[in-house]
Amino acid sequence: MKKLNTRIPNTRIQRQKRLTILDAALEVFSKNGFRGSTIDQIANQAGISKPNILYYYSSKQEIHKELIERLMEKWLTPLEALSEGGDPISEIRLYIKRKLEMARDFPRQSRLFNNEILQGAPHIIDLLDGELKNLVDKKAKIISKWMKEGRLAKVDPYHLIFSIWATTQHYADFDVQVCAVLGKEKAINKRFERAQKHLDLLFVRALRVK
Amino acid sequence: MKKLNTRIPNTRIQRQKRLTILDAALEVFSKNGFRGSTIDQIANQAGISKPNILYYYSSKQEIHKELIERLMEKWLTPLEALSEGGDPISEIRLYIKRKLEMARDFPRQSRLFNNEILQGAPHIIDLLDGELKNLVDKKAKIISKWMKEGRLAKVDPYHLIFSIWATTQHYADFDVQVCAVLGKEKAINKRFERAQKHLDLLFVRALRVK
DNA sequence: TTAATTTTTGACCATTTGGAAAAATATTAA
DNA sequence: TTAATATTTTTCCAAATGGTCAAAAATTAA
Repeated sequence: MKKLNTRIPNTRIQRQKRLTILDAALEVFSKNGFRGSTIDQIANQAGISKPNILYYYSSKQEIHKELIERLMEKWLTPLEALSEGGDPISEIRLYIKRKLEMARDFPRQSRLFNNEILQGAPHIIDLLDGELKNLVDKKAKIISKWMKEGRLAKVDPYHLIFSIWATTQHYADFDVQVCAVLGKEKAINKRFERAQKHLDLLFVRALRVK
Repeated sequence: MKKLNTRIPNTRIQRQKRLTILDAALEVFSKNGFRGSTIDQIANQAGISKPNILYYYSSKQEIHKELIERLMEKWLTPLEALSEGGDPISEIRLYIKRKLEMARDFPRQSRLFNNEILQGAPHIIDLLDGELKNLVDKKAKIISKWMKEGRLAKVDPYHLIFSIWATTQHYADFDVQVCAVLGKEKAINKRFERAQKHLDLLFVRALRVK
């Protein structure tokens, strides 16, 4: 009955339990948003009792916080991988591909992020202003350089990145709408395959130097 | 103390009051989502008491429903305007422009819509499967025709539409992130002006026949 | 084995929230 | 004016929800 006060899980069992809770919470939060989710729902989803959840996390907020923190790490990886060394077009294509794969493989995280931004990003505004801005500034500089060297058609590098974010995340966040418009027949793999081809074509056409 | 049961407001006063409530509700819902919003918040925002809200709308649901209904009407207008008669490139450019203007002028509606979709579109799934799909099918056909006639470079028309939706709505829904990345300095008009130029360039490059 | 410790849960509490009832106030019709 | 009607608010309630507590159960240490 003593509360866990360690931040870092000790035993394998504890770590496992926390992961179970986080996964359940991701499921629930991504579907209903923070305020729309209840600890009961999370407990239900995780298959354990509500007080047991509060044994591992001291509040609903804390679960959400850890979820968001883990998310951001994963979220920035693809852009971090964009490197000056490679071929510009290939680098951008790869970035788009990676981003779209994340939308396909981690739609819940994508929606969680979308939700957080919609609410005004209360928990990560510092991260956006700091780490994210820095990263984008750095990569925008690389892209600008490529353009100046004539290896990439000129567009605003910041808005280019926005466009890539928007188009790829759309397939996770607006999945319901995409499915409705395309009709039921399209399987998820087929859908993302087409999206992949489309976005590749779209951006390559816009960025290839003629 | 008798409840209003008419759907259509009668007097000018009533209509005005309902509009006030709807506007307040839009403000609150778009910020916190349906479950995250309380009637009290709406009442506060509208500057009237909670029961007075329930005098004009019988439940929180009903307010939300009317909001969504009004939204959808407005939301489909730009795509409806895309007409076979005009010059393909001009038509697409105009559509993008209109869509972006909506993101600029009606960001709350955009976020409300985003929220609704994120939750799985419980209130408008029928509309998406029906009216929206029909409309998109129709316009996709026009776009396809243009492509076959060689007046537009070939891309998947459905995914093209998705890309336009995604990129334009991004500036409303992810405004916090956009502002963070661009830094505080950019005024809203400047921001949208650049976005406008960028998207115009991006899609024209991708769609113009070489 | 028994004692100590950790984990889990049932019962409970305080607050919030959607909504109802009815009284009070304002407005309109006579 | 007065009576009828429409509007607004004060008061209240029942359900939902975040979180506590102590006891039960399981696990580990001796």
